[in-house]
Amino acid sequence: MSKTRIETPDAPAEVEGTARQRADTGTLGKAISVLDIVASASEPMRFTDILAVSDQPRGTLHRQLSNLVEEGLLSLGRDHSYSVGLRLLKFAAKAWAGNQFRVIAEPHLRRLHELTGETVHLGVLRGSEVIYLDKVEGRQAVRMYSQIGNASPVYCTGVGKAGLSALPDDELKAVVASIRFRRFTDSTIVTPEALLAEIEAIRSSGNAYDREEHEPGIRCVAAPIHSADRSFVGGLSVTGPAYRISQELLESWAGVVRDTAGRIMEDMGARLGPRT
Amino acid sequence: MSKTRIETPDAPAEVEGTARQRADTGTLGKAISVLDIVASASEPMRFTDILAVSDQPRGTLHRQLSNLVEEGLLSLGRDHSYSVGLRLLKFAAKAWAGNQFRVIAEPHLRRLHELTGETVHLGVLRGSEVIYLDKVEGRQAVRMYSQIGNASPVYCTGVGKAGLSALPDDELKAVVASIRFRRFTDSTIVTPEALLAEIEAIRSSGNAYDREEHEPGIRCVAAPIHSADRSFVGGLSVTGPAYRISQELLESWAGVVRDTAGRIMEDMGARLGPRT
DNA sequence: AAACAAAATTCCAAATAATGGAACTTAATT
DNA sequence: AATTAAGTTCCATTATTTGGAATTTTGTTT
Repeated sequence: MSKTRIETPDAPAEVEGTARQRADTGTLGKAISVLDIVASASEPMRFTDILAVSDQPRGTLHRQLSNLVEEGLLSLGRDHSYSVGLRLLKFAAKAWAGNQFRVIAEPHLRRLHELTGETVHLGVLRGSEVIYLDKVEGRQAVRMYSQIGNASPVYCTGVGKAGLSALPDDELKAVVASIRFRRFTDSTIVTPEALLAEIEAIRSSGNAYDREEHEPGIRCVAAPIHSADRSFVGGLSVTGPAYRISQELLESWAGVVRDTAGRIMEDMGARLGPRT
Repeated sequence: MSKTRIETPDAPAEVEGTARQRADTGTLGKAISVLDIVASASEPMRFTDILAVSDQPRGTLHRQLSNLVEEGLLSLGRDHSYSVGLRLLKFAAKAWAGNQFRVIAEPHLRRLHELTGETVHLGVLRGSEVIYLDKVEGRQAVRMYSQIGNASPVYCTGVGKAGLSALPDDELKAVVASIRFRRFTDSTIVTPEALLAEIEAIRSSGNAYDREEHEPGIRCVAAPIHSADRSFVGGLSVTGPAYRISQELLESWAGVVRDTAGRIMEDMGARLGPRT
């Protein structure tokens, strides 16, 4: 049975704007699902808040939360609000450092940054979200890691749309059907039809654009990346402020972004293909 | 029942040098315990490797691993090796961004960095490990986040020993008893007695030192930090290379490190004490 | 290329842990 | 002080995990 299918398009109220993954298979799945609710919320949730969006009975949910707290995956504040636990930092540090795709892509991201002078992102598709895996930017002492691990909707980011364009049709349709669209700016794509049309355009041109669809004043060009067996599907992008980056300039980078994506895929094939 | 107690000092072979947390309570606990094994390993583990260190029967372990993979907490390479899954990045990004202690401490860390010119760390105790929560360093374009989330042994780091000194005696004894000592350098503390003596010294002076006990050529001064209710116990440190930082220079910073720790604790009391 | 060995995966009756409705306790509000 | 809402505990029922052994797949040797 395919595990990449989606269900219950009539899911209950969402925490944020992002569709929630449904995979309540087994005890672990339910627990992680609860963890995800807390992690997706924009502000701290208390027991009743979680009860409202999770479809679990009181007693059950309470025990699940207690277990998560006991394991350090959640922490319970004195005001009864739950927040994501610090134990996850350790796991994530390992996930990041050990990720082969990131390691392979890194030098290419760096080169692309030198070529364009703008911020370069690497992201991976995860359901209807894109998770940022790496970021290379200028000297700005911005706290870089603040972006890494951030989850954004697929349908309004360059990396997200690029990734979608690399999916086989059935998976694409499944993902698109699971999206709960939310308008972020005037240009945000808010219908499945428009999104599918856009994906078609990306497939023929090889590039995706974010035309201030997620944040006003922010634009990017992106290109899809996927491993041979599609265990990794994502993309990379060059992002910049609209006042500095015209649509023309952005389009002039399209080729080099595609090329970089191509080289990363070559490296993946070379380093991951012949089994280690 | 106290949940901060440790058990089975005669635990089976460890993955690395760090003692493994034991809290196999419930299905979730066992699953996370397996996740922790993979996350603590220095190199990718295959099924049999994990089977050897987990005390689970084949069938059970296999299903647990499958569940973790299904949830995106682990990923299974084509060479049958398990690695930590990218889904954890999203959770960790939230845990980091939303952590109140980190947010409160941040400006203080910055100031301490400006005062000393050396790298400043903030870490939190988690069992017998210290997890780094934040890091402020110079202009070096070092990938900062490579350090954040990293777990190190309590007994050979400044932050770790500082944190230990802030624990009540019973908890301290419990943690120390759970440590599986491993020698990293000539100066590494390798006995419970020596460690307890050192903690006593830290308690009276207010400062902990790492005298090249974890990595040769790396020294630091640290001071303990804890929230009023001890839900947060950790420390902060100023770290530098031995060739540049003499023990005397390090000791000259002891006062300002203590003061910074004190101010952070004041802020915590002010901002977290009166319930939000 | 066939045979062998080792590792990974599947199976299912028995054992165990999760479930969920309702009762209860604690905190917040009038 | 009384009232209401939020959070927590309880326990017989139900569903899930367990784990030993059999099976399949993968990798190595002849």
